[in-house]
Amino acid sequence: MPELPEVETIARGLRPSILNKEITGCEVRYKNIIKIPEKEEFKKRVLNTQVLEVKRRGKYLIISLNNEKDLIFHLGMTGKLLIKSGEAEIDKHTHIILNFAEGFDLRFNNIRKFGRVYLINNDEPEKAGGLADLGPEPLSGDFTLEVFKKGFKNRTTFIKSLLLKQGFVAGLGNIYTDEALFEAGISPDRRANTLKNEEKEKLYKAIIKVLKKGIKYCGTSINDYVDSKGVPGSFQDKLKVYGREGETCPECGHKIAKKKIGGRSSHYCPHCQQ
DNA sequence: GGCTTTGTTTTATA
DNA sequence: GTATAAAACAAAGC
Repeated sequence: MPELPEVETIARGLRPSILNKEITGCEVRYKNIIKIPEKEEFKKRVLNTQVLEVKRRGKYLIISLNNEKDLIFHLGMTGKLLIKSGEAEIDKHTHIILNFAEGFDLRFNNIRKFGRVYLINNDEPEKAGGLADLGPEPLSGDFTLEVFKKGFKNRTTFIKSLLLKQGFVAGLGNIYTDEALFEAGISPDRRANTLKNEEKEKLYKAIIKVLKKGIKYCGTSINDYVDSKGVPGSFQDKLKVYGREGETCPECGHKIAKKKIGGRSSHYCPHCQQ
């Protein structure tokens, strides 16, 4: 489940392989994964371009081309971006293949077809799904405690649901929200408007800490996630609550609970998190 | 073959 | 208009 740390790991892995390299071929094997433009237009516009930049914004991976266009991937639940030899066997869930002049491919693989691909002019990000509506980037200078606190204005929803909103903070998914709430000692079913100032500050710090740690361990591989070289991350071994229902809390020894909050499964320690 | 999984979008409601 | 919550949706694996 690629959230911010996973997408960041992929971006870092891709750069040495594709920066300044030329795309010399493009095969679209499943056209519905491309939201904009149509398949033939897509192929025409990526062909014979050069990769200028590889960026990440929230959970979006952005490959800037030298024709003022951005090739944007949202990986959904199971999306992968893999660097493979042009001769490597093609997995049946590979939907887009970009061939590079040096003989390697960048392949977009997506078992459950929940991913999305956009090719847009770089001055119209509003055409790429929710990209233009993302909130502050949590590991950048834009994400200050003041900005974070302002996001609580008029919010009465579950804190868990608020954290998952990409317009509140960009890049958090189910894994890192559960971990951040545990780190902050805040129960996921608290209403956002009931958090005290010091709790908001704890949560603010916890978000940054958990995301940085996720990146340090190259992301969380539970079912599908691997980086651009096919290597899994190791943060799954560091998770304190996510996916650990029934196990004992690493802090207090009580049992970790799991319940649906705002329609999403949430893992937490009912003793440590209030 | 029903259930679960996730992020995002859509729809309905207050 | 705004916020919330629920539902829909993508599809595959078990």
